[in-house]
Amino acid sequence: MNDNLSMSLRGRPKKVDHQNVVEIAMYLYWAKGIQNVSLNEICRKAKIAKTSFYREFDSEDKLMELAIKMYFDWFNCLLAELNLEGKPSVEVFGMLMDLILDDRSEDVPPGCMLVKMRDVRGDKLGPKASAQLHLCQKQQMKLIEHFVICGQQHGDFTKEISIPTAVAYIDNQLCNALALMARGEPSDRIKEFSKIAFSPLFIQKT
Amino acid sequence: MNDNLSMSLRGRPKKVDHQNVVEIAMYLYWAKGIQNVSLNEICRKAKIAKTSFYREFDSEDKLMELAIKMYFDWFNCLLAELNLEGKPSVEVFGMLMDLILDDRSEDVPPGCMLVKMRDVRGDKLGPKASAQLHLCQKQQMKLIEHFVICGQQHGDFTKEISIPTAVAYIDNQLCNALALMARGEPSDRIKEFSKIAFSPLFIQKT
DNA sequence: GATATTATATACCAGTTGGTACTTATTTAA
DNA sequence: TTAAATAAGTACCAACTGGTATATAATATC
Repeated sequence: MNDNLSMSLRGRPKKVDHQNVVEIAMYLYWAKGIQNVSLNEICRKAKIAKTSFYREFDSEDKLMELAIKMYFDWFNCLLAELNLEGKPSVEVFGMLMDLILDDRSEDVPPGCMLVKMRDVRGDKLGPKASAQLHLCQKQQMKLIEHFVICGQQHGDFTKEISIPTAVAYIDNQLCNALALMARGEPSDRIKEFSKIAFSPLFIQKT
Repeated sequence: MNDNLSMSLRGRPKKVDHQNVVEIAMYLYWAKGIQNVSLNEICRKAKIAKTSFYREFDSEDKLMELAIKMYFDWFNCLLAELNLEGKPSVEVFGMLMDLILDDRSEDVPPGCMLVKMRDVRGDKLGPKASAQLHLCQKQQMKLIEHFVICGQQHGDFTKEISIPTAVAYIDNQLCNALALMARGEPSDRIKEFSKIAFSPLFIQKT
């Protein structure tokens, strides 16, 4: 229970499990959209009193920041397992799409938490949460850029579209696919779409 | 003031302007997203008491239904003015995109009200509003289907993609463009994207 | 003027939200 | 045993939500 190494020795031992609360918040945000989850609900689900929450985290904004970070770390772990480095472009983006659409354990909500947050009105997110969100999006774009450049060097990615445009386009289409996923569209249908949308980017080797 | 023809002659004359209230609601829903607008706010903006509202409309759900309908009628008017019938596919979908991205009077919110509603959680919309929304989406799809079939007959629209898939793909890309628009993306950028996304659909005549 | 009819305005309902004093419970150190 | 330290729980705050009962104001007919 006392997994916090920096805890003090004196005083009543705490029951609230920091990581567990963040995890519960993350799943709720992910499943329902961040603007549809109240702090009261999180406390109810995590079985802690609101006062306990405010002692552990300094604000709702902070919790959102941590939840976003946790999600992003999880996603990057999955990404790393794919070993995309050095693979041809078609395969890279195909595997990315598969990761998004198929390779999901049963208890993971559909869609992407970060994508769902894109259309949340600014005043609903605190400064910490939106800063974290921006950071994640930037890193995402960097990754896509990396694969675009690799693809161009390999010669299987078109050079008729400028790199920034191609990167933004891919990012947008991935987001779009995730939004469809969240809306309940069948993944076969989404794959058809992305096959069409990505087709102008790749150079088929004959 | 007394523009309602079916009004009774006796009793205190009403001040609430039915159409005006629906219009105000429509703009608020459109600009802020339907889930971010409260009935209280609408009454405040329309300068009517909530009791007056409930006399005129039977529920918030009903108001939403009327607002969606008003929006859809407005959009179809713009569409009719374009005279798309008989034009080549590239032009048809190009003009559609221009309508979405450019030809907007200054006081019209960005993006599409219906698109913004697509990701609203079901429990936020009443039965009447969601029925109206479904109806509008169906009609939208019918329209796109019409232009796809025309394009195939003209020979400038690919036949390598099945009609239902092509229709759904176009609908999705238009929605995507509108979502980007609502998010504040510059329209030049969005046009670049849609040019790429639509390119696999058209057959260039040489 | 009296009365029926209709519209508006005040004040409220129970529920929700994020956030916080204040009391109470549990632990360790002196 | 007592005091210090920390955490948890109760009960509250003001602001908001959709919705309503009731009183009041304004009109037409009689």
